[in-house]
Amino acid sequence: MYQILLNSPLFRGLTSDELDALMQNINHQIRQFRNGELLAQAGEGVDMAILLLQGRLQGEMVDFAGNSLKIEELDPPQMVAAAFLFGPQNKFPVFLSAKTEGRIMVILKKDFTRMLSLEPRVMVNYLNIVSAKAQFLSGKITFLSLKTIREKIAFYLLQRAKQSPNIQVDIDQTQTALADLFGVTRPSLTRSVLEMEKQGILEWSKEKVFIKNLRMLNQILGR
Amino acid sequence: MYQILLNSPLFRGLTSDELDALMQNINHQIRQFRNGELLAQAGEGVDMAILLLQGRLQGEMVDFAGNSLKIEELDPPQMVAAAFLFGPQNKFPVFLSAKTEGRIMVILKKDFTRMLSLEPRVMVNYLNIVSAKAQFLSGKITFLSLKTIREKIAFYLLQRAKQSPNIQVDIDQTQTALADLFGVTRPSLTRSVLEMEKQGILEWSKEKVFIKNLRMLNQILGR
DNA sequence: CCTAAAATGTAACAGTTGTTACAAATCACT
DNA sequence: AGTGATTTGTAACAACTGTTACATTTTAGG
Repeated sequence: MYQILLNSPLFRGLTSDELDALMQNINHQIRQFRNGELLAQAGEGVDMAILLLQGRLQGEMVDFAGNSLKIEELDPPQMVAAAFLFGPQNKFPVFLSAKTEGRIMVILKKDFTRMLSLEPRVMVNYLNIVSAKAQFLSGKITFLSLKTIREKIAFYLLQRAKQSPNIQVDIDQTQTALADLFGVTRPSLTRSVLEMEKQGILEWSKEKVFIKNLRMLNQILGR
Repeated sequence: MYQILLNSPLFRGLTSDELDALMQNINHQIRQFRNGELLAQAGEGVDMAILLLQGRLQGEMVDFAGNSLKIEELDPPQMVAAAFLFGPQNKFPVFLSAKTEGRIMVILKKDFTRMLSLEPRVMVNYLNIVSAKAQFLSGKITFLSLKTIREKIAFYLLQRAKQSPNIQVDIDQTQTALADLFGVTRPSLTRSVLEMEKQGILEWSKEKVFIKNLRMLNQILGR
């Protein structure tokens, strides 16, 4: 009945039978949605868990500035706004709209809470989801705190180089895409890259980077 | 026995007796620490919950750049690195050191997990703590995404004005302090404020701001 | 009321990034 | 191999913030 959910991070580790048994004890509801439908407005209160079963949703960041409004897409089976069901300010952070038609499962907060108590594995899964979100945001902040493009490049390369302690870093992306990821313009990124090449810090060819002077790269980040 | 913990967000809502009964079922340990002691290094794995009972701890952000390394202080009774006990990357995000002598309670992760299952109220409290963290970080990111100082001022004032929909906003802070909060230099902030005054958008006197043109203030954020 | 400290106003200049536009090189495909 | 699309190199200029230094005003305490 709920096979889709077995692959979701929230119910990971449960057998099909266990999930069925659990859901029989928990009030829930299936809702269809149409393409283009607006499921939730930013600022609206969150008083239920929403699990995407089928179709595709998109959340548009509440970007006042408008210029780089980021769109996050959501594929099943996944939970919507997992980090905003609890907490002091449980309001939707985004406008949630449908990109296709599909189905969601809705569980009221009090029933969701009961489910977590009933099944410790689901509780741990949920904790992992929310914590992952917090950790992701935390990492994003350290990155956003970097002021110059040089610093962003250095941070990015060093983080990648750490995983495979190599002088060569595969970035598997064009400079154009990377500029977008960094939130800077492409010519500005190129300018900084060329400057760093001129200074003998690195060599950028195609989608690979050779770090020629690790010391200087670290120095950019203040050691 | 654990009266200090009764005031902690984690055990909110429990009676003294309930807390005592709960802790008798959960393995835990009290540890003393000395002033200046390094309790955890950034990057070190987190496999236990740490509750500060007495004394004061400080976490120093892993700030490569060095220039604006932020220090977060922690007062009892509070949980340390609550959002990093679960999740895929459960490592300390900061260097944790003692500013005074004091005591912490240590609960291994598996015991902590069991505690959450045993007592739904503590589970909900913990979910609120972690979610609050995620929500705080989320808000911080929207703020960090604002590019110009004008935008930061506008966002800050509008957010404050929303709570008490008034033309006058009390900020209870000097420009110097605000500049620090915004992560910009004081002369730059002043420059932007004066510019906005000259344009008839607002009037800044002492620690109060009168919004003279709400439309223009919104326009700065792209409506 | 007076004075030292803190906060605010002001200005010139340097550094970094965005903007725009175009040239050159590379890639992907037929 | 040829060609259209994509990516990268380059440049001039505008916009914004940081830096530094100093003047002026306001605040807090005796």
